[in-house]
Amino acid sequence: MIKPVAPDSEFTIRELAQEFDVTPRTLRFYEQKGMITPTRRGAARIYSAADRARIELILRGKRVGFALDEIKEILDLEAIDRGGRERLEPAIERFTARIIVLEQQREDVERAIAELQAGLAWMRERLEDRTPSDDVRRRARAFEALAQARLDPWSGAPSTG
Amino acid sequence: MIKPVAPDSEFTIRELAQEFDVTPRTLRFYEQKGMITPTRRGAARIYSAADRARIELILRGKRVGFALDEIKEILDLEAIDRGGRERLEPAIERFTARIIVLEQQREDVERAIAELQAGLAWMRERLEDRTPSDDVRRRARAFEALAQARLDPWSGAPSTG
DNA sequence: TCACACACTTACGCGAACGTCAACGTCAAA
DNA sequence: TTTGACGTTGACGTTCGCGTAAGTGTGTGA
Repeated sequence: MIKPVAPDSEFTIRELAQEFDVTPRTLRFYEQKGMITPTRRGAARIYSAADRARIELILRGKRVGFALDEIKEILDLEAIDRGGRERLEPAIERFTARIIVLEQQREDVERAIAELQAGLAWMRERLEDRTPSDDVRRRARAFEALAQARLDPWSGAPSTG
Repeated sequence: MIKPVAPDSEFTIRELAQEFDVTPRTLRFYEQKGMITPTRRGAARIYSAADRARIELILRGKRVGFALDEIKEILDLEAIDRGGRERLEPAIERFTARIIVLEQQREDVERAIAELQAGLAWMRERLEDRTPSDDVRRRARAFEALAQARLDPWSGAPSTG
């Protein structure tokens, strides 16, 4: 969890880079793409709490597979909002489509977790020098099928043509 | 949902490409990386049901953010499995680490969905030419903060330095 | 005043994951 | 036999998301 901060906080590029575990270069890159617009003190960038919130959203967006341009569009909701019906309606459609993708993705993530856990169970049993139990085999059914894809051409039927 | 198929099914590259909505080039690329090994009829690739299952896993892996090399490692569980303790133990750690990332990601996805839905509600109210209701505003709090990040330097305090 | 840390801009580089030719083979239908 | 759809193998091109210098301030403590 990211700690909340006072709304009038200010940050240097290095502070935020460290907090979010990215490089300063990354933050400058996002700025160059127009995703954040920190103010300046001289030439140095000063980030506000709102900038910080944007960065948080950018990184979360990335983690769930949004491209930077897509994240930018979300960040620019304000601009869309001021753009009237013509911009609003297609944006609503894109957002809706995105939500559908994300719901698919949530399912994907859950299946991936299940698959990795099945693989883990398999490996752990192997660590104990015994062949996986029936229970584990059942849960790792997917891996067995995959393994066969590799083994078949070598150990399988000598002539198929 | 992907339809299940008979275990002795065979597919051409185009069939699978269409089914999974990728180009043939993509499947050849995965093969070149050693992730699938379809048999040949002459020079033409013939994909088995197991190959198909592998492709399914590859694409799901991609959707949740795995790099192809990581997916390959998962697919090669069999090889790891035959590699003895030295390969098994680090693999177990990597799998475990991955699961943790995925669980974080599941949370990210849920928050992203919530945020997009809040944004949608906001936009829909705007479509009806009224300023968002308090309820929507509350749920779209994140967007308000983000909007401010943009508006502050223009409409905000005239002198802050 | 010097050194040093840290910032800035500009610009080229890079790996991943394919796209896109180009040039060719193959098989069935007309 | 020609046409056309579909397949093959290189090999180079492209986009994304930064990394990595190179060269230049800017401020701060010894």
